[in-house]
Amino acid sequence: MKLAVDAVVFGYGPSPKVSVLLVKRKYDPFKNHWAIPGGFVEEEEGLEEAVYRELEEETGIKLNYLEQLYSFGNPKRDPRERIVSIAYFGLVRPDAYNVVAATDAKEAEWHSIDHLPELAFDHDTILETAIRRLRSKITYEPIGFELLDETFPFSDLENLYTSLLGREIDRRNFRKKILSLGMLDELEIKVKKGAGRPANLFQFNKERYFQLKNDGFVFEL
Amino acid sequence: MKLAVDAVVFGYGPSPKVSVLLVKRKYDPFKNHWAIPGGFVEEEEGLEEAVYRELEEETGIKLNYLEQLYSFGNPKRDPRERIVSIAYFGLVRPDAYNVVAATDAKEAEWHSIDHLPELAFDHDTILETAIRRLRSKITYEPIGFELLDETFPFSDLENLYTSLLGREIDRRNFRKKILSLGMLDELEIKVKKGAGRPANLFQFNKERYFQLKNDGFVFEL
DNA sequence: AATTATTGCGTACATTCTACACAAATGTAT
DNA sequence: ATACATTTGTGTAGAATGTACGCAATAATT
Repeated sequence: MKLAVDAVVFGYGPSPKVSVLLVKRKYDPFKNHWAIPGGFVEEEEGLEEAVYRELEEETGIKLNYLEQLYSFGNPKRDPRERIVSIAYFGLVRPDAYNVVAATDAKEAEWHSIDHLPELAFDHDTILETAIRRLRSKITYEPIGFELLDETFPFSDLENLYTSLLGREIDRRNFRKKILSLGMLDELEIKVKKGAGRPANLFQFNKERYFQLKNDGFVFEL
Repeated sequence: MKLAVDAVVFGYGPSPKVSVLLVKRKYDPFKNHWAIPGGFVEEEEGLEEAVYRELEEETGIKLNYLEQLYSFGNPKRDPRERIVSIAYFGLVRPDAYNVVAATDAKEAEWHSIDHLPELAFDHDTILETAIRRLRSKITYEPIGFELLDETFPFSDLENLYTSLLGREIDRRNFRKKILSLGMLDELEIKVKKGAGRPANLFQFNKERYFQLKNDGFVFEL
């Protein structure tokens, strides 16, 4: 019996869509199919350590956030032999897009979660599980910020949420709600992008969030 | 590298306390320490299958609810060799108490989660994770009912929640809230226990819950 | 200078949450 | 039998929160 880790890595962009990092398999089984990056855990290696190593090797990417997702152990999930996989769930900021593009010749690509190709093994199930987790988790933990640049206009956050939740959000109420939580610092910087009034930049204050959390506060939308 | 499963099994009772099923280890390492029941996954066996088998072997208990909790893979968690454990989380109804007592000579016992003994390996961490999960999960999924008898007076449910959440709940508001969700059937049966007005029995209607869930309803306290 | 696009803010109303009081139906002590 | 303690069942007022909007401010575009 072998043990592997797989990592579902989400990014936000380049269009205002959430996408996931996939690699093209070079060998059988499922040669030339897209798959979630991952690999076997080495004997003396921690699980997260293995995730970071495999991601570095296969895609050159560095994660901004990582958490364990679920373990998949169906005896037949790999046609060759019994492989149990512990799946992880990672987030990167938009600048990671260029990193992947720069990683020479590696067959790693971003795919919008709305148009996914066929995947190897049971990776469709894993990815589905990850998407569900991301969708629900952004409503009770402030992980959405990990997908944005360190400073961002409010509209970016709003677009991320509408895109992920798949429904319209009232821009004004959403803003009030988020700001009332008191986890965002408003910067004195404005950005102009195309037409319209310039937007103020905001920054997620992680320390402040942990303070609040310790005081029994719960993030919730 | 070996793969194991461990199962944190919760019950509600016999006193109005949530308790967990532990087994006493017969061999080293951690001989005579209490531990979470579990064991190695066999080559052709599914993960949940392994959980059910081990629980049957070690405690004779049959679960009412089971879900995967988390996987623990610290390379040093077992002093002998590398063992990765996939932990599960199970619930049983009160009648399971007698079952365990009847299972001959096996060293399985219920322990209140408020007074836990020292545990083998990293089982304290696993148990802590499980308790956190149980505490939070009863507020957004109707799994509390899986710890009660099929039919129960409302006060049982209330006591379960106060005990788990560790804070007072207003009895009247709690009742209104739960009943407004429309997942409980009120039976025409009353039970008297000691002093006080006899209580009506209720029953969780699981089908109705799934219907509601499909219509976008979300359980939430 | 008018038009369009985007940001920022406020207000009225509906819904939900919270605190609290009292009646009904039983057992228990005298 | 009567008074009292105990538990269950129901309602109501005010506070807090959520929801649906309207409109001004600041930019690019025509």
